[in-house]
Amino acid sequence: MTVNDGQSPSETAKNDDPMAGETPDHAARVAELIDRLGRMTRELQYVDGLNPAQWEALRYLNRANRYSRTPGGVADFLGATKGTISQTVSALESKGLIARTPSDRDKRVCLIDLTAEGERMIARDPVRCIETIVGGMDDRTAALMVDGLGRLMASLQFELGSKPFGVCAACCRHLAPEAGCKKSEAVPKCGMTGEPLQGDAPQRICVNYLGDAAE
Amino acid sequence: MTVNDGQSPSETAKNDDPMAGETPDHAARVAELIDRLGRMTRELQYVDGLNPAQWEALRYLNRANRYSRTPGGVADFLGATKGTISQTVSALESKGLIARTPSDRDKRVCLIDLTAEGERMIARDPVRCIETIVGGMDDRTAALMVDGLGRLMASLQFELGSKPFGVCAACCRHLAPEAGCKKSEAVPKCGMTGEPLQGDAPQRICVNYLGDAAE
DNA sequence: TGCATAAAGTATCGAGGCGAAACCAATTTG
DNA sequence: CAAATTGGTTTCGCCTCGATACTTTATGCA
Repeated sequence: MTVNDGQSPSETAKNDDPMAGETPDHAARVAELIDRLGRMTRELQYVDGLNPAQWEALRYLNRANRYSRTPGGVADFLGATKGTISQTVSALESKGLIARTPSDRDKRVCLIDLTAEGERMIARDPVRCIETIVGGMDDRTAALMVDGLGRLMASLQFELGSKPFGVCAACCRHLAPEAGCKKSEAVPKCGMTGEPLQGDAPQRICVNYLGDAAE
Repeated sequence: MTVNDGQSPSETAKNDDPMAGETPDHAARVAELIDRLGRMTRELQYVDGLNPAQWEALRYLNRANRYSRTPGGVADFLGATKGTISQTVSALESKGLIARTPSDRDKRVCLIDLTAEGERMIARDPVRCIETIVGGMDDRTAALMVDGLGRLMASLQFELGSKPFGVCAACCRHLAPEAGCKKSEAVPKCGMTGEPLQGDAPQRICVNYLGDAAE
C-alpha cells in the first residue's frame, strides 16, 4: 500500500531529532494537548449568546473579591486592553448579567456585580463540563494535573513577559488602599499557579485563592 | 525562573484558613487552568506574522500524512468551515509557507506541502515553549498529565457532538480509497486521546499517532 | 450511458472581536 | 495649584470567521 513511498519531509526532519526515539515524548504531547484543548474549550464557550471573552469575564467577576471586580481588574486578568474590556463589560451589562455601580471611594472606578441573572448564567458555565469530566478521574491523577498545569501556567506567565496577567498582584494592588498594604511591597504570587500565599493576612485575599477563604 | 520550585502547591497555601478543610476541588481547578492556559496559548501564537489558526493549520500540515494534508483535512481537524480554512490556507500560501498542488487522483482536491520556509517556520513554533517547560518536569508528572489531558480531550470530543473534530476518522476516511479500508468499518480512535490503535495495520496511520509509529 | 446528487474548494459578504489612539474625569504628586 | 497618572469610555479600522452561493469533479442510480 504505498502509504509511505516518497515520504514527507516531516519524517526526515524527525529523524535527526535527538528526542525522536520511540519514547512518546510527553512534553510534546502535553503541548499539543494544551493547544487543542484550548481550541475546544474556546469553541465550547460560544453558547447562550455569549462569547469566550464574555464567559471568561463573567467567570472572573464571579470569583473576584469586591475590590477586583472592576473593568481594570478584568482587563488585567484577561490580558486585554481596557478598551476591549469596556466593550465586553458593556455587552454583559446590556444582557443584564452584571450591574455597574460607581465607586464612592474613587469616582473614577466602577464596581461590578453579577445580577441574579448573571448568577443563573454562571451556573450554566459551559466549561463546567470539564470539571465534571475531571471529577470522574481518580483523585491522584487530578491532583497531579493541577500541580503540573499550575506550574506550567506559572512558567508561562513568566515567559509571556514582564506583565504576566499578574492576577494576584493586580488584585492586591486594588485591595491595597483599603487594606493598608503598601503598593510598593512585594505581594505573593497567584495561588492558582501553585505559589503559597506568603503573607497570611486574609485581607490580601485575591481572586485566585478567594475560593478557600472568607471575605 | 519562578519561585515555585520545590513546594507542594495544593496544600501549603491554606494553612490557617478555615475553609481550607473543604476539598481543594481539583476538578474545578483543572477546568480553570485549562481555560486560562488556552487563552495564554492563544496569545502566545500571535507571532511571526501568523495568527493562532494559521499556526495550528501549519502544525497540522506538518504532522499529517500525505492524504490528510488537504484543506478539508485541516478543516476537520480544526473544526472550522471549509471557507474559513480556505482563507487560512491561502494566507499560509501567500506567505510562502506551504504549496498547493492539485491531486491527479481526484481533481477536486489539492494536496498541501510545507515549503522549506514552512519547515523553518514550524521549527520556531511558539507552543514549543510549553514543550520545554513540561520537559523540565519530572517524567511521572508529565506522563500523568498526558494521560489525564488525553482522557479529558477524548471525553470532550465526545461531548462536543457527533462530529468531534474526528481527526482520526477523517484521516482514515481520506486514506481509505487508497488503502482499501472501508468507510463503514469502525476505525480506532485517535491515538492522541490515549486510545490505542487497535487495528495494527500501518496503513491506517493517522496524524495523531504518526509520531510514534514507523511510517 | 446519462442525469441527479454529493463532495472539495473558492469567493464574497457581513457580523463581531479586538487593539490603538483619542478623549474625559478624577486623583495623586510635585 | 498645575502637571502627571490612572480608570474608563468611545471611535475607528483591521482582521477573523461563519454563512451562502458558486464551480468543478466524482459518484450513484436508473
